[in-house]
Amino acid sequence: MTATTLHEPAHREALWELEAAFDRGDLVTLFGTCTVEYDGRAASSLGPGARLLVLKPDGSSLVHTDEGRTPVNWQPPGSEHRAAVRDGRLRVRSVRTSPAETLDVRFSVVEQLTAYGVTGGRSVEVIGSEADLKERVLADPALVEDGFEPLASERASDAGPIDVFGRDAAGRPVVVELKRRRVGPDAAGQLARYVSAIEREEPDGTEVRGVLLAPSITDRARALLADEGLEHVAAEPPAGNGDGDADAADADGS
Amino acid sequence: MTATTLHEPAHREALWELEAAFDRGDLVTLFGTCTVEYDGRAASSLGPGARLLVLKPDGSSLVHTDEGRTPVNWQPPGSEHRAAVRDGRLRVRSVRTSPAETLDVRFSVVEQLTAYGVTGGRSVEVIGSEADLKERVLADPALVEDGFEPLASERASDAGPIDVFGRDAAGRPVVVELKRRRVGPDAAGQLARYVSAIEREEPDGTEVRGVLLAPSITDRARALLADEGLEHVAAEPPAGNGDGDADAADADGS
DNA sequence: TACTAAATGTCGGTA
DNA sequence: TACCGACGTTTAGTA
Repeated sequence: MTATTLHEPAHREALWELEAAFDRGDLVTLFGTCTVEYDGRAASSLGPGARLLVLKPDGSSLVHTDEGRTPVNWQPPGSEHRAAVRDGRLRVRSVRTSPAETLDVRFSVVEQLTAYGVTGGRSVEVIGSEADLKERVLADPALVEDGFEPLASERASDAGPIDVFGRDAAGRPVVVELKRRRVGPDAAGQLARYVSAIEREEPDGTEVRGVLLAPSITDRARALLADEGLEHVAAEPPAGNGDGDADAADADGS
Repeated sequence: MTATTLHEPAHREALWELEAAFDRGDLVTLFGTCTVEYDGRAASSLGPGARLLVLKPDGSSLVHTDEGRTPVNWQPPGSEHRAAVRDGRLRVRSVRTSPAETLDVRFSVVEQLTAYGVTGGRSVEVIGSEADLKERVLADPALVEDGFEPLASERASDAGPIDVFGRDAAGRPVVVELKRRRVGPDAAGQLARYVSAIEREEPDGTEVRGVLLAPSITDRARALLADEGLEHVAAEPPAGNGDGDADAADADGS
C-alpha cells in the first residue's frame, strides 16, 4: 500500500504521473478546478468549479463536489481512462462503448494528485435484504398465514420470477411478493401482474391469492391491493434493521 | 482552494487534522487499511482492506474500494462525522437519525489524509431526460398520434400524477406515460394503473386509451400492454442521446 | 447480451 | 414529513 502525491503539479507532471498510475493499476484522486462534459445516454455540461475526481483501475470515474452522496458526473466500470494536456489544461477522459459514452474532465488548476496502490477490494455482505426476508418466510411459512405451504421460490411465470409461490390451507395457489421496506403502488402492481400470470396458468376459474409481505404499505398501494382482491401481511427482514447502533456507546475523542 | 495533506500520520495527528477539517467545512479523503461496520436500514460488516474514505461537509460519507461506481459503504447527506482514537485505531463515525443509521470506519493504518477547502458546488443540467421528452411531446403532440390534443401534464389522478393527459381526434381520453429509455413490465403496469384511475373518473363505459411513449419496449411489456388494450408509440428524448462524442477527436497526449 | 427486479438505492417535487 | 416516481440509476442474477 503506497501513495504518491503531487502538490500543485504542472499539467505535464500530472500527466506523467497519471499515465504511470494507470499503468500500475492505481486508484487515483485529483482535486482542482475543472469543467466536466458528459455525452452518452444523456448529456450534461458543468462549468468551472472545485471538484474531486476519482479514477479507478476498473474504469470507473467519479466526479464529486462537496455535496451529495451521488457523484455529479461519473463513468461506470469498463470505461478506459486517458489523459492529455490541451490548451493549457489537463484533460482526463473516460470512454466506454455500448453504450457509447464519454466523460471529459478538464482541469485548469490541479491542486493535488494522488495515486494509491490498492490490493484486493472485498465485497460486502449485507444483512436485512429481501433475500433474508425470503429465508425467514421459507423457514417459518406461518409468517404468511397459518397453513401456508411454500412450494417454490423464484418460481418462473409469464410475468417474471415470483418470490415465493405456495398453497394455502384450502389448497388455493398463493403468490407472495416480498419487500424489505414500506411499499408503494409499484409493488402492488408487481404482485397483480404475477397473480394474473398464475391465473392464466391455472384451470379457468381457479382463485389465485396474492400476498404482499412487507413491513408496511402506503394508502394508495392499499387501495390498489383492495381493487385487485390482494392482501398485505406485515413482516420485516430479520435483524440489522432498526436501532442504528453499530456498536456500544463511547464518547468521541478529543 | 487549499489542500492539507498528512502522509502516514500517527492516529493522533490524523485525529487533530480531521477535527480541524470538520470545523472548517472541508472535504476530506482518507486512504488506508480499515474495517467498516454499517447498521441502520440494513447492516453490513467489512473486514480489513485498503479503501478510500471520502467525508463531505454536508454529512455524506463514501467508502470506496478500487472497484465499482457504487461505494461499498456510505452515509447520505445529513449525517454527522465524528472521529476518535480507540484501541490503537483511528475511528471515523458518521451518524444520522431518521432513519437511525451509523457508519463506522476503523483505520489500523492511515496512509494519507487530505483536507480540501472547497467552495460552491453548482448542480448539473442534464439533457435528454424524461422532462425533455415531455417538452417535445407538448410542442409536437403528433408524436403521440395525429389529432392528439394534450390537455394537462402531471395531471393528478387517484393513482398518481399522469405525465401527459389529453384527448384523441375522436374525443376519447388518452393517458400518455413517458419513458426516456427502453421499458419493461413495470412501465406497462404503471400506465395500466393510471388508465384504470381515469376509467373510474369518467362516466361508466367511457373508453380510456393508454399510450406508452418510449424508444422501445421488451416482449413481456408488449404482452402486458396488449393484455390491457394499451399501446406503445416509439419516440426518444431530444438530443444528447447517441454518439457519445463529448467533442471532436484528438489523440491522447504522450 | 438482454431481461428482470432489488437497492442501506438517492434525489427532487409536492401535498 | 410522507408519498411518489425518475434516474445517464447501478448491480446482481438468469436465460
